[in-house]
Amino acid sequence: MTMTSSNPGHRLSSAFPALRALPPKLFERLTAAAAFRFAPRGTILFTRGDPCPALPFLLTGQVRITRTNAEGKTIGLYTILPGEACVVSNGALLGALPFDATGVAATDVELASIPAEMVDQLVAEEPAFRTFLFRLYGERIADLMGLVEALAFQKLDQRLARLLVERGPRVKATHQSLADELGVAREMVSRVLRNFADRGLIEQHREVILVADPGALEQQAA
Amino acid sequence: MTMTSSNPGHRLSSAFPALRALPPKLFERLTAAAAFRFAPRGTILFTRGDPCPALPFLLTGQVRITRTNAEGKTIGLYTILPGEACVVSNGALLGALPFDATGVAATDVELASIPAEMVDQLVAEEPAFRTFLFRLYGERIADLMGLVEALAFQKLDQRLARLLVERGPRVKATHQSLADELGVAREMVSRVLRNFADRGLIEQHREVILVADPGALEQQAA
DNA sequence: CCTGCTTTGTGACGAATGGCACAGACGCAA
DNA sequence: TTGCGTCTGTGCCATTCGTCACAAAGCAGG
Repeated sequence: MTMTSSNPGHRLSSAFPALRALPPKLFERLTAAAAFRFAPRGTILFTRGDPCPALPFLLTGQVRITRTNAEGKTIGLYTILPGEACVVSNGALLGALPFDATGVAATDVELASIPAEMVDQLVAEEPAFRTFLFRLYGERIADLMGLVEALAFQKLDQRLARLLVERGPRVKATHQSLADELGVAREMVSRVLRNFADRGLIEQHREVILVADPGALEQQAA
Repeated sequence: MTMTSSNPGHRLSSAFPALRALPPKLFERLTAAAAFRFAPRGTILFTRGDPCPALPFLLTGQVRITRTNAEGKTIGLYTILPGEACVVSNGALLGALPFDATGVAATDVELASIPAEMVDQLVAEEPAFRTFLFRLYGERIADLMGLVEALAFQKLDQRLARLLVERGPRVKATHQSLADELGVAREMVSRVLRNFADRGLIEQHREVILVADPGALEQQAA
Protein backbone atom coordinates (compact mmCIF):
# COMPACT_ATOMS: atom_id res chain seq x y z
CA MET A 1 0.00 0.00 0.00
CA THR A 2 1.43 3.32 -1.05
CA MET A 3 1.52 6.37 1.12
CA THR A 4 -0.93 8.25 -1.04
CA SER A 5 -3.63 5.65 -0.71
CA SER A 6 -3.20 5.10 3.00
CA ASN A 7 -6.42 6.87 3.84
CA PRO A 8 -9.08 6.49 1.17
CA GLY A 9 -11.68 8.51 3.01
CA HIS A 10 -9.42 11.44 3.56
CA ARG A 11 -8.27 11.39 -0.04
CA LEU A 12 -11.81 11.40 -1.31
CA SER A 13 -12.91 14.30 0.82
CA SER A 14 -9.82 16.35 0.12
CA ALA A 15 -10.19 15.95 -3.62
CA PHE A 16 -13.90 16.62 -3.44
CA PRO A 17 -14.84 19.49 -1.16
CA ALA A 18 -18.48 18.82 -1.91
CA LEU A 19 -18.20 15.64 0.15
CA ARG A 20 -16.83 17.28 3.25
CA ALA A 21 -20.16 18.36 4.65
CA LEU A 22 -21.58 14.85 4.58
CA PRO A 23 -22.97 13.34 7.74
CA PRO A 24 -20.19 11.07 9.08
CA LYS A 25 -22.32 8.00 8.75
CA LEU A 26 -23.09 8.57 5.10
CA PHE A 27 -19.49 9.42 4.35
CA GLU A 28 -18.42 6.19 5.96
CA ARG A 29 -20.79 4.22 3.80
CA LEU A 30 -19.57 6.14 0.79
CA THR A 31 -15.95 5.33 1.48
CA ALA A 32 -16.83 1.71 2.00
CA ALA A 33 -18.75 1.49 -1.25
CA ALA A 34 -16.22 3.38 -3.37
CA ALA A 35 -13.97 1.25 -5.54
CA PHE A 36 -10.49 2.77 -5.58
CA ARG A 37 -8.47 2.08 -8.66
CA PHE A 38 -5.10 2.94 -10.11
CA ALA A 39 -4.48 2.95 -13.84
CA PRO A 40 -1.24 3.70 -15.71
CA ARG A 41 -0.97 6.24 -18.45
CA GLY A 42 -2.62 5.08 -21.64
CA THR A 43 -5.19 2.83 -20.02
CA ILE A 44 -8.54 2.87 -21.74
CA LEU A 45 -10.90 3.40 -18.83
CA PHE A 46 -14.07 2.97 -20.85
CA THR A 47 -15.16 3.00 -24.47
CA ARG A 48 -18.24 3.75 -26.41
CA GLY A 49 -20.92 1.24 -25.70
CA ASP A 50 -19.62 0.20 -22.29
CA PRO A 51 -22.25 0.15 -19.57
CA CYS A 52 -21.89 2.78 -16.89
CA PRO A 53 -22.79 1.31 -13.50
CA ALA A 54 -20.81 3.75 -11.36
CA LEU A 55 -19.63 7.32 -11.37
CA PRO A 56 -15.82 7.55 -11.52
CA PHE A 57 -14.30 10.35 -9.45
CA LEU A 58 -10.82 11.41 -10.44
CA LEU A 59 -8.38 11.74 -7.56
CA THR A 60 -5.11 12.35 -9.40
CA GLY A 61 -3.99 12.57 -13.02
CA GLN A 62 -5.94 13.47 -16.12
CA VAL A 63 -8.46 11.62 -18.22
CA ARG A 64 -8.98 12.53 -21.85
CA ILE A 65 -12.41 12.00 -23.35
CA THR A 66 -12.30 11.28 -27.06
CA ARG A 67 -14.51 10.14 -29.84
CA THR A 68 -13.58 7.91 -32.78
CA ASN A 69 -15.64 7.56 -35.92
CA ALA A 70 -16.25 4.56 -38.12
CA GLU A 71 -13.10 5.11 -40.20
CA GLY A 72 -10.92 5.29 -37.11
CA LYS A 73 -10.44 9.04 -37.10
CA THR A 74 -10.27 10.47 -33.61
CA ILE A 75 -10.97 13.80 -31.97
CA GLY A 76 -10.58 14.89 -28.36
CA LEU A 77 -13.68 16.25 -26.62
CA TYR A 78 -12.45 17.46 -23.25
CA THR A 79 -10.21 16.63 -20.33
CA ILE A 80 -11.16 15.60 -16.83
CA LEU A 81 -9.04 17.00 -14.00
CA PRO A 82 -8.59 15.87 -10.40
CA GLY A 83 -11.62 16.76 -8.33
CA GLU A 84 -13.98 16.13 -11.21
CA ALA A 85 -16.08 13.15 -12.19
CA CYS A 86 -16.59 11.51 -15.56
CA VAL A 87 -20.09 12.69 -16.36
CA VAL A 88 -20.07 11.29 -19.83
CA SER A 89 -23.14 10.77 -21.88
CA ASN A 90 -26.15 9.78 -19.91
CA GLY A 91 -24.07 9.38 -16.84
CA ALA A 92 -24.03 7.10 -13.93
CA LEU A 93 -27.42 8.05 -12.58
CA LEU A 94 -29.08 6.16 -15.38
CA GLY A 95 -26.84 3.18 -15.30
CA ALA A 96 -28.75 1.49 -18.06
CA LEU A 97 -27.45 3.80 -20.74
CA PRO A 98 -23.98 3.22 -22.13
CA PHE A 99 -21.12 5.62 -22.67
CA ASP A 100 -21.02 7.65 -25.84
CA ALA A 101 -17.28 8.28 -25.85
CA THR A 102 -13.93 6.88 -24.82
CA GLY A 103 -11.96 7.78 -21.72
CA VAL A 104 -8.19 7.37 -21.75
CA ALA A 105 -5.78 7.97 -18.89
CA ALA A 106 -3.62 10.84 -20.18
CA THR A 107 -1.33 10.32 -17.19
CA ASP A 108 -1.21 7.76 -14.45
CA VAL A 109 -4.53 8.16 -12.67
CA GLU A 110 -6.25 7.22 -9.46
CA LEU A 111 -9.99 7.09 -9.35
CA ALA A 112 -12.77 6.22 -6.98
CA SER A 113 -15.89 4.78 -8.52
CA ILE A 114 -19.07 5.43 -6.63
CA PRO A 115 -22.08 3.22 -7.31
CA ALA A 116 -25.03 4.87 -8.97
CA GLU A 117 -27.41 4.37 -6.04
CA MET A 118 -24.97 6.09 -3.75
CA VAL A 119 -24.67 9.01 -6.13
CA ASP A 120 -28.41 9.25 -6.28
CA GLN A 121 -28.63 9.39 -2.53
CA LEU A 122 -25.94 12.05 -2.36
CA VAL A 123 -27.78 14.19 -4.86
CA ALA A 124 -30.97 13.88 -2.86
CA GLU A 125 -29.48 14.62 0.53
CA GLU A 126 -26.54 16.93 -0.07
CA PRO A 127 -27.17 20.35 -1.56
CA ALA A 128 -23.44 20.89 -1.96
CA PHE A 129 -23.07 17.66 -3.89
CA ARG A 130 -26.03 18.61 -6.04
CA THR A 131 -24.39 21.89 -6.91
CA PHE A 132 -21.11 20.13 -7.57
CA LEU A 133 -22.63 17.69 -10.00
CA PHE A 134 -24.78 20.16 -11.89
CA ARG A 135 -21.87 22.54 -12.18
CA LEU A 136 -19.85 19.71 -13.64
CA TYR A 137 -22.48 18.98 -16.24
CA GLY A 138 -22.66 22.65 -17.05
CA GLU A 139 -18.93 22.94 -17.50
CA ARG A 140 -18.79 19.94 -19.78
CA ILE A 141 -21.57 21.40 -21.89
CA ALA A 142 -19.73 24.71 -22.03
CA ASP A 143 -16.53 22.90 -23.02
CA LEU A 144 -18.31 21.14 -25.84
CA MET A 145 -19.99 24.28 -27.08
CA GLY A 146 -16.62 25.97 -27.20
CA LEU A 147 -15.21 23.05 -29.15
CA VAL A 148 -18.07 23.21 -31.63
CA GLU A 149 -17.41 26.87 -32.21
CA ALA A 150 -13.69 26.27 -32.62
CA LEU A 151 -14.28 23.47 -35.13
CA ALA A 152 -16.74 25.53 -37.11
CA PHE A 153 -14.88 28.81 -37.25
CA GLN A 154 -11.24 28.46 -36.35
CA LYS A 155 -8.35 27.39 -38.52
CA LEU A 156 -5.97 24.69 -37.48
CA ASP A 157 -3.17 27.08 -36.55
CA GLN A 158 -5.44 28.83 -34.08
CA ARG A 159 -6.62 25.62 -32.50
CA LEU A 160 -3.15 24.17 -32.29
CA ALA A 161 -1.75 27.36 -30.79
CA ARG A 162 -4.51 27.29 -28.18
CA LEU A 163 -3.73 23.70 -27.32
CA LEU A 164 -0.05 24.49 -26.87
CA VAL A 165 -0.57 27.47 -24.58
CA GLU A 166 -3.04 25.48 -22.50
CA ARG A 167 -0.83 22.43 -22.15
CA GLY A 168 1.84 24.62 -20.70
CA PRO A 169 5.43 25.35 -21.47
CA ARG A 170 6.40 21.76 -22.12
CA VAL A 171 4.20 19.51 -24.22
CA LYS A 172 5.14 15.87 -24.49
CA ALA A 173 3.32 14.38 -27.44
CA THR A 174 3.85 13.03 -30.92
CA HIS A 175 2.50 14.95 -33.86
CA GLN A 176 0.17 12.03 -34.44
CA SER A 177 -1.31 12.27 -30.97
CA LEU A 178 -1.85 15.99 -31.39
CA ALA A 179 -3.51 15.33 -34.72
CA ASP A 180 -5.86 12.83 -33.08
CA GLU A 181 -6.61 15.34 -30.38
CA LEU A 182 -7.52 17.99 -32.94
CA GLY A 183 -9.21 15.66 -35.37
CA VAL A 184 -6.93 16.47 -38.32
CA ALA A 185 -4.24 14.82 -40.42
CA ARG A 186 -0.81 14.35 -38.92
CA GLU A 187 0.94 16.12 -41.78
CA MET A 188 -1.00 19.28 -41.05
CA VAL A 189 0.18 19.28 -37.47
CA SER A 190 3.77 18.80 -38.63
CA ARG A 191 3.46 21.67 -41.07
CA VAL A 192 1.86 24.11 -38.67
CA LEU A 193 4.37 23.26 -35.95
CA ARG A 194 7.16 23.76 -38.45
CA ASN A 195 5.75 27.18 -39.18
CA PHE A 196 5.56 28.03 -35.47
CA ALA A 197 9.14 26.88 -34.97
CA ASP A 198 10.39 28.90 -37.94
CA ARG A 199 8.82 31.96 -36.39
CA GLY A 200 10.36 31.26 -33.00
CA LEU A 201 7.09 30.56 -31.20
CA ILE A 202 8.12 27.07 -30.20
CA GLU A 203 11.10 24.77 -30.10
CA GLN A 204 10.74 21.22 -31.32
CA HIS A 205 12.36 18.05 -30.12
CA ARG A 206 11.43 14.48 -30.57
CA GLU A 207 8.11 13.94 -28.73
CA VAL A 208 8.51 17.28 -27.02
CA ILE A 209 7.46 20.79 -27.86
CA LEU A 210 8.69 23.72 -25.82
CA VAL A 211 6.67 26.89 -25.87
CA ALA A 212 9.19 29.64 -26.46
CA ASP A 213 6.91 32.64 -26.86
CA PRO A 214 3.60 32.17 -25.03
CA GLY A 215 2.48 35.70 -25.83
CA ALA A 216 2.89 35.28 -29.57
CA LEU A 217 1.23 31.88 -29.41
CA GLU A 218 -1.71 33.34 -27.56
CA GLN A 219 -1.86 35.98 -30.27
CA GLN A 220 -1.85 33.26 -32.88
CA ALA A 221 -4.73 31.52 -31.12
CA ALA A 222 -6.93 34.63 -31.17
CA MET B 1 -57.34 33.38 -22.21
CA THR B 2 -56.86 30.73 -24.84
CA MET B 3 -58.12 27.24 -24.56
CA THR B 4 -54.67 25.77 -24.40
CA SER B 5 -53.65 27.79 -21.38
CA SER B 6 -56.88 27.28 -19.47
CA ASN B 7 -55.27 24.91 -17.00
CA PRO B 8 -51.62 25.66 -16.37
CA GLY B 9 -51.18 22.91 -13.84
CA HIS B 10 -52.60 20.24 -16.06
CA ARG B 11 -50.57 21.44 -19.01
CA LEU B 12 -47.38 21.30 -17.01
CA SER B 13 -47.92 17.80 -15.74
CA SER B 14 -49.03 16.47 -19.09
CA ALA B 15 -45.98 17.85 -20.86
CA PHE B 16 -43.70 16.65 -18.06
CA PRO B 17 -44.48 13.17 -16.84
CA ALA B 18 -41.73 13.52 -14.26
CA LEU B 19 -43.92 16.00 -12.41
CA ARG B 20 -46.96 13.76 -12.15
CA ALA B 21 -45.84 11.90 -9.09
CA LEU B 22 -45.37 15.06 -7.06
CA PRO B 23 -47.18 15.46 -3.74
CA PRO B 24 -50.24 17.62 -4.50
CA LYS B 25 -49.08 20.34 -2.20
CA LEU B 26 -45.68 20.70 -3.85
CA PHE B 27 -47.24 20.58 -7.29
CA GLU B 28 -49.58 23.35 -6.30
CA ARG B 29 -46.70 25.53 -5.17
CA LEU B 30 -44.87 24.70 -8.34
CA THR B 31 -47.76 25.75 -10.53
CA ALA B 32 -48.13 28.95 -8.54
CA ALA B 33 -44.43 29.78 -8.86
CA ALA B 34 -44.12 28.94 -12.55
CA ALA B 35 -44.13 31.86 -14.94
CA PHE B 36 -46.06 30.90 -18.06
CA ARG B 37 -45.04 32.67 -21.20
CA PHE B 38 -45.88 32.75 -24.88
CA ALA B 39 -43.37 33.86 -27.48
CA PRO B 40 -43.87 34.11 -31.24
CA ARG B 41 -41.57 32.47 -33.73
CA GLY B 42 -38.23 34.24 -33.97
CA THR B 43 -38.20 35.59 -30.43
CA ILE B 44 -34.80 35.58 -28.83
CA LEU B 45 -35.50 33.95 -25.50
CA PHE B 46 -32.03 34.50 -24.08
CA THR B 47 -28.55 35.33 -25.32
CA ARG B 48 -25.03 34.73 -24.27
CA GLY B 49 -24.25 36.54 -21.07
CA ASP B 50 -27.84 36.78 -19.85
CA PRO B 51 -28.32 35.70 -16.25
CA CYS B 52 -30.24 32.50 -15.73
CA PRO B 53 -32.51 32.83 -12.69
CA ALA B 54 -35.04 30.19 -13.67
CA LEU B 55 -35.29 26.93 -15.59
CA PRO B 56 -37.51 27.28 -18.67
CA PHE B 57 -39.66 24.25 -19.45
CA LEU B 58 -40.91 24.00 -22.99
CA LEU B 59 -44.61 23.20 -23.32
CA THR B 60 -45.12 23.60 -27.07
CA GLY B 61 -43.00 24.53 -30.07
CA GLN B 62 -39.27 24.29 -30.58
CA VAL B 63 -36.34 26.31 -29.31
CA ARG B 64 -33.11 26.37 -31.25
CA ILE B 65 -29.89 26.82 -29.30
CA THR B 66 -27.19 28.55 -31.31
CA ARG B 67 -23.83 30.11 -30.87
CA THR B 68 -22.44 33.16 -32.66
CA ASN B 69 -18.79 34.10 -32.77
CA ALA B 70 -17.13 37.48 -32.70
CA GLU B 71 -17.40 37.99 -36.46
CA GLY B 72 -21.10 37.24 -36.45
CA LYS B 73 -20.91 33.73 -37.86
CA THR B 74 -23.52 31.42 -36.39
CA ILE B 75 -23.88 27.70 -35.85
CA GLY B 76 -26.75 25.71 -34.40
CA LEU B 77 -25.99 23.51 -31.39
CA TYR B 78 -29.19 21.59 -30.76
CA THR B 79 -32.95 21.88 -30.57
CA ILE B 80 -35.20 21.74 -27.56
CA LEU B 81 -38.49 19.92 -27.97
CA PRO B 82 -41.72 20.04 -25.95
CA GLY B 83 -41.31 18.23 -22.65
CA GLU B 84 -37.70 19.30 -22.31
CA ALA B 85 -36.07 22.12 -20.41
CA CYS B 86 -33.37 24.54 -21.47
CA VAL B 87 -30.42 23.17 -19.57
CA VAL B 88 -27.92 25.45 -21.18
CA SER B 89 -24.50 26.08 -19.86
CA ASN B 90 -24.30 26.08 -16.13
CA GLY B 91 -28.02 25.86 -15.86
CA ALA B 92 -30.62 27.25 -13.63
CA LEU B 93 -29.46 25.51 -10.50
CA LEU B 94 -26.51 27.87 -10.28
CA GLY B 95 -28.40 31.00 -11.12
CA ALA B 96 -25.31 33.09 -10.75
CA LEU B 97 -23.71 31.81 -13.92
CA PRO B 98 -24.85 33.24 -17.24
CA PHE B 99 -25.88 31.51 -20.42
CA ASP B 100 -23.20 30.49 -22.87
CA ALA B 101 -25.43 30.41 -25.93
CA THR B 102 -28.49 31.91 -27.56
CA GLY B 103 -31.99 30.45 -27.56
CA VAL B 104 -34.43 31.44 -30.25
CA ALA B 105 -38.00 30.31 -30.77
CA ALA B 106 -37.95 28.24 -33.95
CA THR B 107 -41.74 28.20 -33.88
CA ASP B 108 -44.29 29.90 -31.69
CA VAL B 109 -43.55 28.56 -28.23
CA GLU B 110 -45.09 28.32 -24.80
CA LEU B 111 -42.88 27.91 -21.80
CA ALA B 112 -43.10 27.70 -18.07
CA SER B 113 -40.17 29.08 -16.13
CA ILE B 114 -39.56 27.50 -12.79
CA PRO B 115 -37.47 29.38 -10.24
CA ALA B 116 -34.12 27.88 -9.37
CA GLU B 117 -34.98 27.23 -5.72
CA MET B 118 -38.01 25.28 -6.75
CA VAL B 119 -35.97 23.20 -9.17
CA ASP B 120 -33.48 22.50 -6.44
CA GLN B 121 -36.22 21.31 -4.15
CA LEU B 122 -37.67 19.10 -6.87
CA VAL B 123 -34.30 17.51 -7.47
CA ALA B 124 -33.91 16.81 -3.78
CA GLU B 125 -37.35 15.38 -3.21
CA GLU B 126 -38.39 13.73 -6.43
CA PRO B 127 -36.38 10.82 -7.78
CA ALA B 128 -38.33 10.92 -11.03
CA PHE B 129 -37.52 14.57 -11.51
CA ARG B 130 -33.89 13.88 -10.74
CA THR B 131 -33.78 11.22 -13.40
CA PHE B 132 -35.55 13.51 -15.83
CA LEU B 133 -33.05 16.31 -15.36
CA PHE B 134 -29.93 14.18 -15.47
CA ARG B 135 -31.18 12.41 -18.54
CA LEU B 136 -31.70 15.79 -20.15
CA TYR B 137 -28.15 16.83 -19.42
CA GLY B 138 -26.90 13.55 -20.74
CA GLU B 139 -28.84 13.90 -23.96
CA ARG B 140 -27.58 17.40 -24.54
CA ILE B 141 -24.02 16.24 -24.02
CA ALA B 142 -24.61 13.37 -26.43
CA ASP B 143 -26.08 15.81 -28.97
CA LEU B 144 -23.04 18.02 -28.71
CA MET B 145 -20.60 15.14 -29.00
CA GLY B 146 -22.38 14.04 -32.14
CA LEU B 147 -22.16 17.54 -33.53
CA VAL B 148 -18.44 17.70 -32.79
CA GLU B 149 -17.90 14.47 -34.65
CA ALA B 150 -19.97 15.68 -37.60
CA LEU B 151 -18.06 18.95 -37.79
CA ALA B 152 -14.72 17.22 -37.59
CA PHE B 153 -15.30 14.39 -40.04
CA GLN B 154 -18.32 14.97 -42.23
CA LYS B 155 -18.59 16.98 -45.41
CA LEU B 156 -21.24 19.58 -45.89
CA ASP B 157 -23.37 17.44 -48.18
CA GLN B 158 -23.62 14.77 -45.51
CA ARG B 159 -24.54 17.21 -42.80
CA LEU B 160 -27.08 19.01 -44.95
CA ALA B 161 -28.66 15.75 -46.06
CA ARG B 162 -28.95 14.71 -42.43
CA LEU B 163 -30.60 17.98 -41.52
CA LEU B 164 -33.14 17.60 -44.32
CA VAL B 165 -34.16 14.07 -43.44
CA GLU B 166 -34.49 15.03 -39.79
CA ARG B 167 -36.55 18.13 -40.44
CA GLY B 168 -39.01 15.99 -42.28
CA PRO B 169 -40.58 16.02 -45.68
CA ARG B 170 -41.19 19.77 -45.79
CA VAL B 171 -38.50 22.18 -44.67
CA LYS B 172 -39.37 25.86 -44.55
CA ALA B 173 -36.17 27.83 -44.44
CA THR B 174 -34.01 30.15 -46.49
CA HIS B 175 -30.63 28.96 -47.66
CA GLN B 176 -29.13 31.59 -45.40
CA SER B 177 -30.86 30.21 -42.33
CA LEU B 178 -29.69 26.70 -43.17
CA ALA B 179 -26.18 28.03 -43.62
CA ASP B 180 -26.32 29.63 -40.17
CA GLU B 181 -27.61 26.38 -38.75
CA LEU B 182 -24.70 24.46 -40.24
CA GLY B 183 -22.10 27.14 -39.67
CA VAL B 184 -21.12 27.49 -43.34
CA ALA B 185 -21.42 30.02 -46.17
CA ARG B 186 -24.77 30.50 -47.85
CA GLU B 187 -23.40 29.84 -51.33
CA MET B 188 -22.31 26.38 -50.29
CA VAL B 189 -25.82 25.55 -49.14
CA SER B 190 -27.23 26.81 -52.44
CA ARG B 191 -24.78 24.73 -54.41
CA VAL B 192 -25.29 21.53 -52.46
CA LEU B 193 -29.05 21.92 -52.59
CA ARG B 194 -28.83 22.51 -56.30
CA ASN B 195 -26.91 19.28 -56.60
CA PHE B 196 -29.52 17.40 -54.56
CA ALA B 197 -32.30 18.85 -56.70
CA ASP B 198 -30.53 17.92 -59.95
CA ARG B 199 -30.33 14.37 -58.70
CA GLY B 200 -33.99 14.31 -57.74
CA LEU B 201 -33.43 14.01 -53.99
CA ILE B 202 -35.33 17.20 -53.23
CA GLU B 203 -37.58 19.77 -54.83
CA GLN B 204 -36.88 23.43 -54.27
CA HIS B 205 -39.26 26.32 -53.95
CA ARG B 206 -38.80 29.75 -52.45
CA GLU B 207 -38.24 29.27 -48.73
CA VAL B 208 -39.34 25.69 -48.99
CA ILE B 209 -37.56 22.42 -49.64
CA LEU B 210 -39.51 19.24 -50.22
CA VAL B 211 -37.77 15.96 -49.57
CA ALA B 212 -38.51 13.85 -52.63
CA ASP B 213 -36.37 10.80 -51.94
CA PRO B 214 -35.78 10.28 -48.22
CA GLY B 215 -33.97 7.02 -48.79
CA ALA B 216 -31.41 8.51 -51.14
CA LEU B 217 -30.96 11.48 -48.82
CA GLU B 218 -30.35 9.17 -45.91
CA GLN B 219 -27.81 7.42 -48.09
CA GLN B 220 -26.16 10.72 -48.84
CA ALA B 221 -25.96 11.49 -45.12
CA ALA B 222 -24.13 8.25 -44.33
C1' DC C 1 -47.39 48.19 -63.71
C1' DC C 2 -43.02 49.90 -61.49
C1' DT C 3 -39.83 49.66 -57.83
C1' DG C 4 -37.21 47.86 -54.37
C1' DC C 5 -36.07 44.16 -51.28
C1' DT C 6 -35.18 39.41 -50.44
C1' DT C 7 -33.94 35.07 -52.10
C1' DT C 8 -31.52 32.13 -55.10
C1' DG C 9 -28.03 30.86 -58.85
C1' DT C 10 -23.35 30.95 -60.64
C1' DG C 11 -18.60 31.62 -62.15
C1' DA C 12 -14.00 32.43 -60.84
C1' DC C 13 -10.44 32.21 -57.72
C1' DG C 14 -7.81 31.51 -53.42
C1' DA C 15 -7.11 29.42 -48.93
C1' DA C 16 -7.24 25.42 -46.00
C1' DT C 17 -6.95 20.75 -45.46
C1' DG C 18 -6.41 15.80 -46.72
C1' DG C 19 -3.87 12.16 -48.53
C1' DC C 20 -0.07 9.85 -50.84
C1' DA C 21 4.58 8.81 -51.25
C1' DC C 22 8.72 9.06 -49.67
C1' DA C 23 13.08 10.51 -47.33
C1' DG C 24 15.57 11.55 -43.42
C1' DA C 25 16.33 11.53 -38.41
C1' DC C 26 16.36 9.46 -34.15
C1' DG C 27 16.44 5.88 -30.62
C1' DC C 28 16.73 1.26 -29.14
C1' DA C 29 18.05 -3.42 -29.07
C1' DA C 30 20.72 -7.21 -30.70
C1' DT D 1 27.90 -1.05 -35.16
C1' DT D 2 23.99 -2.44 -37.52
C1' DG D 3 19.38 -2.90 -38.23
C1' DC D 4 14.62 -1.80 -37.38
C1' DG D 5 10.72 0.70 -35.99
C1' DT D 6 8.92 5.13 -34.85
C1' DC D 7 8.73 9.94 -35.52
C1' DT D 8 9.17 13.89 -38.40
C1' DG D 9 9.71 16.70 -42.78
C1' DT D 10 8.17 17.67 -47.45
C1' DG D 11 6.63 17.88 -52.22
C1' DC D 12 2.57 17.32 -54.95
C1' DC D 13 -2.08 17.35 -56.09
C1' DA D 14 -7.20 16.82 -55.26
C1' DT D 15 -11.04 18.27 -52.67
C1' DT D 16 -13.67 21.17 -49.90
C1' DC D 17 -15.02 25.45 -48.63
C1' DG D 18 -15.00 30.64 -48.42
C1' DT D 19 -15.38 34.94 -50.72
C1' DC D 20 -16.43 38.21 -54.17
C1' DA D 21 -19.11 39.87 -57.71
C1' DC D 22 -22.89 39.77 -59.97
C1' DA D 23 -27.27 38.17 -62.34
C1' DA D 24 -31.84 36.51 -62.17
C1' DA D 25 -36.11 35.45 -60.10
C1' DG D 26 -39.90 36.12 -56.88
C1' DC D 27 -42.62 38.91 -53.73
C1' DA D 28 -44.80 43.15 -51.75
C1' DG D 29 -46.13 47.92 -51.63
C1' DG D 30 -47.26 52.00 -53.93
